[in-house]
Amino acid sequence: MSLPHAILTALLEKPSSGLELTRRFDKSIGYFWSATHQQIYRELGKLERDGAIRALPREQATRGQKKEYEVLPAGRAELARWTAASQDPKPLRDTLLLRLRAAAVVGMDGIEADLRRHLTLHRRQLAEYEEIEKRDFPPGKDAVEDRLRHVVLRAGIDLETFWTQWLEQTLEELGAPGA
Amino acid sequence: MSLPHAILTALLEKPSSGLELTRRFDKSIGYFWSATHQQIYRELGKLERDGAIRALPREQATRGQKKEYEVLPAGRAELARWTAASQDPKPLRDTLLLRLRAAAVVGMDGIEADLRRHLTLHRRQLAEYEEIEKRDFPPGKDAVEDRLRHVVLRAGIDLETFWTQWLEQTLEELGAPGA
DNA sequence: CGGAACATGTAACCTGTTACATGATTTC
DNA sequence: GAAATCATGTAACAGGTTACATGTTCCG
Repeated sequence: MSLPHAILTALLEKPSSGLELTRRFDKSIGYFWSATHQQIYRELGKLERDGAIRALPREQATRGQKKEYEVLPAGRAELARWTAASQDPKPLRDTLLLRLRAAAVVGMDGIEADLRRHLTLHRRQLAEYEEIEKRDFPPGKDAVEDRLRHVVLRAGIDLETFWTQWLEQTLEELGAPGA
Repeated sequence: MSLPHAILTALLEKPSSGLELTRRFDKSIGYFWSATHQQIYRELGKLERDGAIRALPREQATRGQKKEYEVLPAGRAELARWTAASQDPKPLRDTLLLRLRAAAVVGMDGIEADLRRHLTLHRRQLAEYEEIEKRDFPPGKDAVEDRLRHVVLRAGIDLETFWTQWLEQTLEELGAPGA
């Protein structure tokens, strides 16, 4: 039950159409909550039926015609409720770790190359986040909203840092130093 | 498509019944791939139909009667194939980060308490992992299989370390130092 | 006017979650 | 023999993924 809340957050930041939302989910929001356009349209329909959002009035909107949404008071209230509600952290679920555990049983053939590939990808992602940090959070900005967005980005940076370091150590430990 | 492979790995480590698997998923395997007993029984049925595993022969097994499974060659081959195959890392999907982003829009009311609660939970999990490391991986054990299982546990430890540190920094940054 | 890019959707499927059902074995 | 626990399952639903369908606008 998080996608609707992700969408409400995005729409509060800026009213948008389905495709605009999709693009924003491919960028900033998608860094911690990804979604495809099919999910987004499906959810926009539900949110509209539930009275959480409404389509900005324009001439008859048919298929293929842009449709912008904005959040209604009920939607904002629901988002505030959800944000404050206590939630348990989800247990980790990671394929790469599972594959390493499997490799202890069926052998490591072929997995090293993919570890190196992941290292490259995580390094790239880390560099991207650091660019964003430099651009969007220069020292000094410290309104509460900025600090909140900054700690979220920090989580992304620290996580990517963890993965790159862990992959480097793992490759070394398994006798195959990374690129 | 990871649950069947998690089950195959577990069964190769030790042939088991559905309930035994469930218990193991609540412990070691569940640290990086969780599953409920309903998922496990459903998947065991599928794997058996596909010829990847078979029930160890015992007298007629009816409902309520224990049923042990072992992996067949086809299942082992499929696991080896899957382990070696290249897979992309899944994008991050974290509710707590999403809630912080939402808090930048609807306000932080009530979220601080949950951040502190998460900090407690992550500290506890970290302590548990460190216990396991001390018990199962004393210095000196270095067969390849042990090293593989150790790096997986290391990932768990480092991830929990990341979360505790990030939560401490975040609570401080938001003007509310952690417990 | 034809093709690319924009824009919204449908349908089928797979995985995971929640609630419930049922039988077998042990223990008091 | 009743209750607790062990053990295997069914059903309904929610959320995410993949493939496909359809209409609109812009540009050469």
